[in-house]
Parts: sequence; structure tokens; C-alpha cells
Amino acid sequence: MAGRLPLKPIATNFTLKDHIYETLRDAITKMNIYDDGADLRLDERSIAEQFRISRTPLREALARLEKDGLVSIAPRKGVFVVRKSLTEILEMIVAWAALESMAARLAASDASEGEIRQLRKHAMRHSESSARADLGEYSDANIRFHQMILKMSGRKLLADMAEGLFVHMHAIRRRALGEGDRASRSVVDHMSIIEALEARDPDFAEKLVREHTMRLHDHVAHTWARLEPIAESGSQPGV
Amino acid sequence: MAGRLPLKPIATNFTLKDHIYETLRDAITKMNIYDDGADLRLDERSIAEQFRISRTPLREALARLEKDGLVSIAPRKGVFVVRKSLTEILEMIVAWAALESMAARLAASDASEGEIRQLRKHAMRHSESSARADLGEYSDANIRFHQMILKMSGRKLLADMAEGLFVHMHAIRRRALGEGDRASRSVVDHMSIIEALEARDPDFAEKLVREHTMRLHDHVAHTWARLEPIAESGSQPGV
DNA sequence: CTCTGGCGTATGGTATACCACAGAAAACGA
DNA sequence: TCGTTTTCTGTGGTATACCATACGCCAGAG
Repeated sequence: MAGRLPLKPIATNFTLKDHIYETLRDAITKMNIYDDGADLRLDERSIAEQFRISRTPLREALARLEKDGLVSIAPRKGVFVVRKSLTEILEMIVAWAALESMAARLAASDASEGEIRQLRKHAMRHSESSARADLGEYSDANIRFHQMILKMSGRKLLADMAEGLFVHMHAIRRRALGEGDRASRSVVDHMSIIEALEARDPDFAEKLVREHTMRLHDHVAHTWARLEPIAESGSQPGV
Repeated sequence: MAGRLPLKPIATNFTLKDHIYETLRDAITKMNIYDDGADLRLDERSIAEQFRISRTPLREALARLEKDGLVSIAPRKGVFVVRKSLTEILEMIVAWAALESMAARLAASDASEGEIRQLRKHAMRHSESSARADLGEYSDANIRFHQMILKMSGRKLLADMAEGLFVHMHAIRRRALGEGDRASRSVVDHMSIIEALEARDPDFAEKLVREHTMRLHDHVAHTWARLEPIAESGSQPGV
């Protein structure tokens, strides 16, 4: 039976459903959804068997994933990993820009000196990875940078909502970074943002963050417009 | 294939779980959570019996409600309707301000003349209800106004995310409107916003919307700070 | 050979039974 | 009487069985 696995110290408030949820979420975000039109299907029974659990907690995890927008559950049809359309991706970037620019505004007035100093330290430590073209590492550091700004706003909700968006965009960010000189441009932008925060200039900090993120938006809009027209049909299984 | 007839996309995707979810969500949002410290507990079995269904679809509905932040599920302890703390309410207003100010920015550049005209018409039609002190009606019209701006951005995600916040705030808005001259002040603010949109001034529209919403934020922060210190214990079911 | 209609299978939806833990009440000892 | 331990009950967590439907397959008619 499944009760013996050494994986779980069974700490309080840790349930199977939560474990499955996180595991599946990570797996889905890591899988490259946009490669081809294959195996987006998730089979409840086989997954349950794979995890050595019953379908019940698995289904609850799937329900949560559906609310996250990561999967789509079609009654009597199946569970499918959602392939975001270009439009949806762009809208996520816009929403992200909205949340983070507000966070930057608040951080400029509310964040402590120590936090800002930490942000600068982080940015400088990882700036070289962009020069080394170590895009994998820089992409992670990049996301961390933005998460730090969200956190520095002191509003947990902003960070949480943005996190929900980030989940969809790990792959997208990493891909976009490698195109053109976006990585090095990103480093410059980050420094400007830090300076605005240090100057305690809410309006400027907000503007810089917004424009920084919207640059990714425009880049994706222009670069991928014709590369992935197929993605547009994501929500219409008609054809 | 039967792709032509507009016959039946209806009953197919309607499951018990969806029905229960919507019903419970409406019930929870309508119930006045902040009256006293009573009956925030939801009993799975009794609710299931009440709906004449089994616990399984009910639990999936509860899982979704948990993701919405409307209820909190404590393993082996119980399901509780979440009483938002003052801090959380304020953060929701901030997030809302972030989303809608971005929406206003986009609306100023992207919305059609017709949409803006409709917005003005809506605002003028309902402005008198604030003078009549018909706060119930004006509160609804007020929310509609903001939803229209969100929609005018052309970004569905912005509207959806904001909607998720509104669900938590129907009661709060209505209450805040009745305090001071907030209703009449609101009318003035709305007119300024419309003018900024008509002038196609993204920066100004964003600023006005943000400040308008943040005024509610500050009002709630100052007025309710001592009125509801109990609300601060919302995330701690200890008492 | 093609088309049609019934049937079988696979899959998600639902119901139900059982389990493990939390918390309170009761029983016991000091 | 008070403190500790035990048990008992109620709750959510999990497993399993069954149901209804979507879809493919194949037989049979034309």
C-alpha cells in the first residue's frame, strides 16, 4: 500500500493532494508544451498509478491546476495541459506589468534601505551571467529580481498574484531572453530600476518597471506573431 | 462533422461540481462574514446532504473555493469561510488599483470611441443615484463602471483577475460608499477619468484611476483601523 | 467499396466505505 | 479538587466501486 513510502515525514498540514499538486505543477511548467501537438493529455488513472495513490486526491490536485489555468478538464473527454495562445501570453505579461509596476511604486516609498541594498547586490552578482550567455542561470536570477521587487512592496498579495502568472511563463521568459540582446538590455533596465528605488522615486520606479516588462511584451508580440500562429487555436478544439 | 448547427454546447459541460461551486460562492459572498465570530465553519457532510449529493463533487468545489481564497481548508480540522483581515482587504484594493490603472492606460489608447461614449453614458445615467443616496444602486453602478474600464482595455485577463478581487469586496465597497461624502466624490472622480480617456491620455488616465482607487484604500485604512481590530486575526483560526 | 448504425471500451463523474488524526470529554490517580 | 491519561467521537483524507457518456471499431447493408 501507499502508506509506507519514506518520502513523507507526514508533517502536519501536509496532504497527498498538496504534494501531488505541486509535483504536477512543476512537471507541467517544466514540460515544453509548445513543441508539437502531442501528448497534452493527462490520464487520471495512469497518473494515479504512477504516484501510487488513488484518483481522489489526484482529481483534487487537477481541479486546482484547472483553476490555475494550467490544465483544462473536459467532462467525459479528458484532462489536457493548456497551451496558452499568444494573446493569452501577452495578456499575462500585461497583468504582470501592472502588478509589478505597482509593487515598484510601493517599494520606492515603503521598502527598507536594507532591502534595496540586497536587491542591488543580487542584480550585480548575477549581471555577469548574462554576459557569459549563461541564459539558464540568468533567467532564474532575472525572475528572482522581479520577485524581490514584488516582495519589497510589502504586499504579499501582489507577489502571490504575480507568482501565479510566472508559473505560466518560465518557458516563455527563458526563450525570449535568448533572442537578440535582450539579456544585456535587461541588465541595464534593472540598474535603472534600482536607482529609482534608491532615489525613492515612486513614479519613476513604476514607469521603469512597467516599460521594462512591456518591452518583453512588445518583443514577444512582434517576434512570435508569425512563429506560432497555431497557438492561437489553443482554446478551440474544433478543427 | 456536426460543426454547423448551433444546437447543443449546453448541458454537456455542466457538472455537479460546477453547480455546487457557483452556488456556494454566491452564498458565501452574500453572507455577512464580519458580523460576529459565528458559524464560519462549513461541514462537508451536512452540506452534501443539503445539496443531496455526495461529498466528492462537493470537495472539489471546496477546493476551488479555497483557491479563490474564500474558504480555508485545515486538514483534519475543518473548512472555514475566510474572514479577510484588514491588511488583506487593503492589499486587495492595491492589487485592484494596479490592474485597473493599467487597464485605464490601455483603454486610453485602445478603446473605441463608442466604448468611451458608452462609459460616459453609463456614468451620467447613474450619477444621480448617488445624489439620491440610493447607495445600493449606486454601488452596483459603481462596480459596473470599473468593470467597463477593465473590459475596455481589451485584455480579458485583467478583467478576470479584477473580478476575482471584486468577489471579496462587494460588502466592503457598499459599506465604504456610505461613509462621508465618498459617493459624490466618486462621481467627480469618474468624470475626470472619462475625460482623460476621451483625451486619449494614457498616463493621466492611469494616474486618475490609481488615485481614485487608492483613495478608497486610504479611507478604509484610516476609518476601519480601530473599528475592526478583530479582523486582523482572520488567518488565525485559533480563537 | 462505402456508408451507416449498433456495440464495446476507455475516461471522467459520482457515490460510498473506510482510515487517521484532532479535540473534547470522561475516567482515573494523586 | 486538580492534573493527567485514556477513550470516544466527529472531521476531513483516501481508497474503491460503479455510472454515464464520448468515441472508435466493426459488421452488415446498399
